[in-house]
Amino acid sequence: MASASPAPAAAGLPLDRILIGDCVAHLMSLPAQSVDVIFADPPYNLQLEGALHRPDQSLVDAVDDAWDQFESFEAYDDFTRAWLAACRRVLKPNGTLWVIGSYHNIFRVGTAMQNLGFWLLNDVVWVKANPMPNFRGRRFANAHETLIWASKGKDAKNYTFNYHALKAFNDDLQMRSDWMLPICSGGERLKDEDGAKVHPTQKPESLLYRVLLSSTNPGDVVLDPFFGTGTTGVVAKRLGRRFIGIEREAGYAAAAEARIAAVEPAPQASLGVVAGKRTAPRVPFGSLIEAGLVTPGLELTCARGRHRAVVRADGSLESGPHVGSIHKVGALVQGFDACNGWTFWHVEREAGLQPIDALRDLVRIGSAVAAE
Amino acid sequence: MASASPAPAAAGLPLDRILIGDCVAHLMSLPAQSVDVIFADPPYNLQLEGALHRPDQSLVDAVDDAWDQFESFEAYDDFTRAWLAACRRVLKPNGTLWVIGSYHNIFRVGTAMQNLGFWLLNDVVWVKANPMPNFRGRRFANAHETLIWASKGKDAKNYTFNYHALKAFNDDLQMRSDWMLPICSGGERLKDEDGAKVHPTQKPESLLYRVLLSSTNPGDVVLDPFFGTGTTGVVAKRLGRRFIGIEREAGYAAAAEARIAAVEPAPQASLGVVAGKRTAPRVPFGSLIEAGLVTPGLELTCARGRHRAVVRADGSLESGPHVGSIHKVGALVQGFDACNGWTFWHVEREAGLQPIDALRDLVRIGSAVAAE
DNA sequence: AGGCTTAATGAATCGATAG
DNA sequence: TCTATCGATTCATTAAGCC
Repeated sequence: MASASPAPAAAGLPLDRILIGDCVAHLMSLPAQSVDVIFADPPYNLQLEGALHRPDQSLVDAVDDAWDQFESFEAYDDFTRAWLAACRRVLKPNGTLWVIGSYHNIFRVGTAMQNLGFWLLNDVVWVKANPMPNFRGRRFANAHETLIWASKGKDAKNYTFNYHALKAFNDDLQMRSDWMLPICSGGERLKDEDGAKVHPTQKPESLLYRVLLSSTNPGDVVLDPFFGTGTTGVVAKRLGRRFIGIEREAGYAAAAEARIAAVEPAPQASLGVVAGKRTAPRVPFGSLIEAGLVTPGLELTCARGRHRAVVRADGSLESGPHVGSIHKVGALVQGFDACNGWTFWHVEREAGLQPIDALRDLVRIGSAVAAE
Repeated sequence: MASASPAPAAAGLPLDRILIGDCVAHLMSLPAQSVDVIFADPPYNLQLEGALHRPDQSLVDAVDDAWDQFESFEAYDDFTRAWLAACRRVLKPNGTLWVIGSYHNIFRVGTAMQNLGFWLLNDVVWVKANPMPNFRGRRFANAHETLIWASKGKDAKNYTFNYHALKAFNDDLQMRSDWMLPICSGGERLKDEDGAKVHPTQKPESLLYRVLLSSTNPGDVVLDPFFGTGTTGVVAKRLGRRFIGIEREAGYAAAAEARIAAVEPAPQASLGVVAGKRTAPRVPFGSLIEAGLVTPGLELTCARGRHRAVVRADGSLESGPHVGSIHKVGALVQGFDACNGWTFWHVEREAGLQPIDALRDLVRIGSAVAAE
C-alpha cells in the first residue's frame, strides 16, 4: 500500500494508499480539483523549552520531535502557506478543508486560510473530556483544540454538510460547534514493543468519525497531508470513504498501513445518511391535483384556521384578492415576504388538520412504488 | 464620570472613568506601563450579506453597525495592529491582555498578537449554554466564542494567575480552558425605552467575572479599550478593582456610566450567579458509536422484542420504511407522537436485554475514569 | 396567585434552480 | 449573469398573555 513514487499527474488518484515524502511535493503531482475533503493535522510549532515534570517528578513526554521545530513565525507561516496552497489546488470546487490545531499555531493557520481565499464555515472546538492537567498551576488547563472548517471560497455554497444525519446523531438537536470527546487512549492508542507511544499526537477515531460523517458522502475521497499513524484512513475505510495519505516519516506510515489493514468496514447498508427534504425529488403542487389527492374547489386553511384559500384547477390558490402559488398566497395572507406553502396550508381529514406536505409524501411514495 | 478630555500624560490615571473617543488616541495619552490587565472586545468584522430570517419568518436582528464594517482584511489588520500596539505600551511588564472574538476575526487578532511579541498563555472558549441556532441547516450551530489570554512576552513570567481561587471556584478541580456560560439576557441585558437592546453585543457579567477573578488582584487597574456598555467596569467595581474605559460612542458610554453607578461592590452576592456546577455532560446516541459500544449494523429491539431496528453509521436507526433518530423511529414503529429512545431500545447482552441508556452511562463513566 | 400557552430573541460571514 | 420562483429551516431562555 505504501509507496514513495509520486502519483501520475492526471491518470487517476492513488486511492487508499499512503504516499511517503513531503506533502507539498506529492500534492503538486496530484491532479487539480480531484479530492472531496482534506483533513490536515499539521505540526503545532509548540516552542517548548526544557523538560516538564509532574508534581510527582515524573517526566512529561512532550512533543519535541524535529518535525515540530521551526526557526521563527515567518518560517512556520511559509510552511503553512505552502501546504495550504497545494491543498487548495487539489480540492474540488465544492470541497471543504478541515485543519486542527492549538493556540500555538491555529491563529496563524486561520489567517493564512483567509488570505488564500478559503471561506470559513465554522471553527469547532474539540473539548477534551480528559485533558492533561496543567502541572505548574500557572495557566488554565489546556482542555481543548480548535478545528477550522472552510469551503474553497465565499461563493462555493454547494459543499457537503449532512445536516440531518448529524441532527439524528445528536438526538434530534442540531449539532453545535463544541464537541466533547475523550482523547486517544487505551487500546486505540498505538504503542511500540516498549509500550511507548508510536506517535505523540494520535487523534481519536471519534473525532474523525464526526468530521467525515458531517462533510463527506460514501465513496468520497478524503486526503490527509499529515497522515501520521493514519486515523483518517482508519475512519475513512470504516465509513466506506476512500483515502489518500501523505506522510513524511516511513515509520509512521508503516504503522498506519498495518493499522488500516485490520479495519473492518461497516456494512454497506448501514452507511446511508439521513436525508433531508432537500434531496427528495421535487413534487409540484399540481401533481397532487393530478393524483386526485386534491380536487379543484377544495378549501385549505392554516393550522389555526385563521386563513383560508380555495384550490383552482391550474394548481394555484385563491384567497380573497390574492391569487398565486401555495407559497405566494401563504405569504400574502400573512403579510410576509416568503412562506413555505407546503407546511402552512392544511386540509381537513378524519384525523384532523393535516399539512399538504403529508400529501406530497404520499405522491413520492406512490411514484417510488410505481417505479419498481 | 465620562470625559472627552485626554488624560494627563504622567500625572496618574483616569481611574473609574470612561474616556470618550478613539481608543488608540486615548491610549497614546496614557502613561506607559501603567495598567495591570487589559480586556478587549474589538469589532468582529462580520461580513454579512442580506437579511436572515428564522423559520417562522421573523427577522434576525443582525450586527450591521458601521463600527463593524471594514473594507478588507488588510484594513482590519491595520486597525488591529494599531490598537494592540497602543495597548502594549500602556501595559505593565507583568500585565496580561485578554481579547475576545469569533472565527471571523480571532485568527487575525491572534496572529497580530504573536507578531507584536505577546506570549500566548491560553486560548479559552466561551461555550454558550444557549446560542442562537443555525437557521438554514448549512453549518454547525456557532455555539462558542474564543478568548486569547497573553502576557507581554515570553520572559514575562510573573503575571497574576489566581490558580487556587479558580480551583476553589471550580469545585476543587483546576479551571479548564472551556467555560460554559449563558449569553447575556434577562434583566442583565440593557434595553432602551422601546425595549430594544442598547448594545448589540453586550457580554455577560459572568464572563468578565471569571476573567478578572483569574488574572487580577483587588485594587488592580483594568483597562477596556472597547468599553461598550461597560460590563468590564461593572464587574471591576463589584470585585474591588479599578477600571479605565474607552468608548467611541457617547451613547454607549452614557449607558455604561449609569449602569456602573448602580453597582454595589458586593462580591459574595454575585458569586452564586456564576458558581453553578456544570451539569452532567449530555451524551448523544452517536457518541455510543464513536466510543465503539455500538457498531453500525447492530440490531436493537424493544423490551418485548416486538419491534426491531438496525443502527446506521450516522447514528440513525432504520426499521422497515422508517429512518431517523432513536426517538423518532421508536415513536414511528409504535405509532406514537413521541418516544424516549434511550429506554425503549435494547441490546442483547449476556445478562439479557439491556436498555441503551445503560450504555450511555458507560460512556459517562468511561470519560470520568479516564480523567482520573 | 398560579399554571399554562404563546411570543420574542440572541456577534450569523446560514439557497437552489429554472428561465 | 441576472431574475423570479420554489420552498427549507431553530434552541434555550425570558417575558407576556390568558384562563
